[in-house]
Amino acid sequence: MSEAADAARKSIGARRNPESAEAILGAAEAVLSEAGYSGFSIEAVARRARAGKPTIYRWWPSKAALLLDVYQRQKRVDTPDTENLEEDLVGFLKNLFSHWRETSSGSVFKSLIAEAQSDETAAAALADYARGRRAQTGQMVERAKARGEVAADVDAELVADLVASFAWTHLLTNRLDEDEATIRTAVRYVVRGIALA
Amino acid sequence: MSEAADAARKSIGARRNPESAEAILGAAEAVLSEAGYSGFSIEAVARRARAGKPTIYRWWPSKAALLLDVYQRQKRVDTPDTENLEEDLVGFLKNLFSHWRETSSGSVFKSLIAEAQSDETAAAALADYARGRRAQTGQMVERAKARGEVAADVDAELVADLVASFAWTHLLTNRLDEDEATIRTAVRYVVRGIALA
Amino acid sequence: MSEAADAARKSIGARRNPESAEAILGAAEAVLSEAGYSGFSIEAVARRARAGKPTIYRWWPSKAALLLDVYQRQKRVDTPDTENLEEDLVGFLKNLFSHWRETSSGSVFKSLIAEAQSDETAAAALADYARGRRAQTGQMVERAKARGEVAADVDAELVADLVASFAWTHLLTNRLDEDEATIRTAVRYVVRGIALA
Amino acid sequence: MSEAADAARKSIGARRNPESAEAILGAAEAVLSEAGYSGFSIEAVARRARAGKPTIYRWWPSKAALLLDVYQRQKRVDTPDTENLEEDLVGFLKNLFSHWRETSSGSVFKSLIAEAQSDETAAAALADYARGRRAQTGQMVERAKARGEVAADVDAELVADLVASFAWTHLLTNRLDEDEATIRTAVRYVVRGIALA
DNA sequence: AGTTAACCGAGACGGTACGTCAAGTCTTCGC
DNA sequence: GCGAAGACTTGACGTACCGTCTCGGTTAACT
Repeated sequence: MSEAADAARKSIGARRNPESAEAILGAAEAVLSEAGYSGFSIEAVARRARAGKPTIYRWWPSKAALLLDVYQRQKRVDTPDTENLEEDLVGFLKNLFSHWRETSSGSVFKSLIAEAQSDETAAAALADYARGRRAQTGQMVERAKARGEVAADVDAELVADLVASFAWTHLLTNRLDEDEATIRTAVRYVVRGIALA
Repeated sequence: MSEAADAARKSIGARRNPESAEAILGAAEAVLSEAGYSGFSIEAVARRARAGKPTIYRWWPSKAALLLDVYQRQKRVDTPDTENLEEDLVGFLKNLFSHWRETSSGSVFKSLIAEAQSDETAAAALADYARGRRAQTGQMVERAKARGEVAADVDAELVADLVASFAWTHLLTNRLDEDEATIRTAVRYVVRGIALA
Repeated sequence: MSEAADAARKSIGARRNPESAEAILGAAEAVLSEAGYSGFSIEAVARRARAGKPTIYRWWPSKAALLLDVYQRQKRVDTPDTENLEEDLVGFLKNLFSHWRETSSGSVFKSLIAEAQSDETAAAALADYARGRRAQTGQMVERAKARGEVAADVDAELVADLVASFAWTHLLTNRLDEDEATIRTAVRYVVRGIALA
Repeated sequence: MSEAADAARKSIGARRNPESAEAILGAAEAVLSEAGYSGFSIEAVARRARAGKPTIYRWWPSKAALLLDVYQRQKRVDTPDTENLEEDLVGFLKNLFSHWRETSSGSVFKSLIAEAQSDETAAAALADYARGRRAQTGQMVERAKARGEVAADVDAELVADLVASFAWTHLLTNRLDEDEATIRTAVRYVVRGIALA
């Protein structure tokens, strides 16, 4: 897609060159999807983007920061609203799995998790991100509470945590091809467990 | 514990020297728990074990293989049997969390997961291992089925998957200090969801 | 002499650091004269010069290239001009022998010859160098021709070859302590052989 | 030629197994002529000879000793006797050059010289060998003295040194293809220089 | 005749060096 | 005055040999 420009980019004076930033993020994504996490290095990204390493380091202090930006630049999976919690959660997981499978997002996110195991700041950023996602996912449960599908004292974020954990683990162990029936069964176990009366 | 012997180890003939193997695994564990995954290099392990790098590469073709051996050398968490599924699962998770927290196992396993994201063989080994653990954990559910606590058509491994995913994710995001109440609540959501009638 | 600077050298921007080059050549010379050819390794030079191996490899593709540079950095022996061929050649050999004996040049040149036996590029470089030296040495003979000391059809380079061969062989077999009388006798055999009438 | 036997050699009791010695020397020669000095390692020889490394080290304390044995096992170039010094020396050099060119002797001898630059014992052995060869070559000059071709006070070994140096240098700089005319010219310069009256 | 001793192949051992790759820092030059 | 770019030091990578060691087995020579 947004490959490196043919001609060498020059400085545009004393301010950030948005072409460079774009080229770097694009190159990072491309490198990641072509060579995987093991081939993902600042050097490789710089080569691919026809940029100097310091240019990358100036704007992204670590590999983790770059990964995070790449991940966040990609379209988000949104949470469905079908007026039924089971359908919402199954839909969400199906969308998430296929999004991870079919775009480079899966690779990017896996890499981010891996990176977080050796980089403190990546760990913090990932924790923040995950917290936010749990809150967002939890809203599906909150809506179900409001509809009376689910007991009022249910910890929505904890439910979101269960669901997200299931997704993460499948991503990390290359099981994104799980069929819908299995996903639905897993979701149902949880939804029944929190259902009202 | 089993640090490198004071005197230099020599060859014991044309066969593997178990002292060296032991020293290397011990050194790997020590390096990992002291310097973390980011400081874990074959060089560092060799230095620590007073072993030559080729000796390590002879027996462990990759960092992943070494990590796997280190993890498997450590004592396992076993699955309780309290005649009650909720207690079994809560006990299992509590044991697992404290084992991961209090020994170096947590670091080792996190590192293994991270490594699996860049190493194909590590990924396969990890997948195998996880499959085995799901089966083992699933037996708690099977026993509950036999006792009539749980519906007969429940997919025991899927339940184990949910539980293990919860554990993995907490490990990977440094949330092993989750209190018992939260763990119990999460377990209860699932156990209720599969309870008979 | 020009040892590595006390403080660590830093980059001086996107161009070759002459201090590093100097430190590396100096270190190479020092290592060679202290540990000999057998102790001469890129690693040792890098350690001594407080330089990174990649810095050495960036500028000298092989051990041979480094050796050649070290040799050429050293002061040259020049060819005397005494209006008498025998004196010229004896003087040249005496100077050369004492130069090889008293500086590290001898070691360096021996190493270069040794290296050329296992390195193609070193062999080529050495051949080039030797050809150049023969031409230069041959000028002493050409001058003698012009003076009428020597027959006009004498192959000056071949004479230079004989003289240089004598020197090389003495260097390679540690016979640089040959006394002047012997050198003079050897030279005289050749000079008489090409004398006019 | 005498390649390794098909079946594994066994010990023949508490004494040196000549089959092994033969196989090792043969393998050394083969490795040298196929891979050159740079590929010549004790490991490679052991592999090729299907021998254990200690068997080699037991009988040859260094690479140099092995090289020397290999060289001495090969047929020698002998000194012609044509009743004419120029013809003798030209014949000798022609034979030597073609022997070095057409058998592996050239490689072997070059390697030996190279090895002598980093190995003290090889240097000593080579010096001894060279001294012996000078004496032998000098006999051609002695015979010429006896015939009255050459002045009585000529230093025969020094003449031999000049001739041998010429040969060594051509070997070391890959100039063994020198044509006969050039060889003859060089020889003539020296022979004339020592001729009687 | 039984024991001993040295040889044999094999291959693991702790090391050193190889040549390469990437990390993160630094400085100069161009816009 | 900032951005771009490449050189810098550092350190790890995985491999090849080094020379030493111990093994299990074999055979000849010495009790």
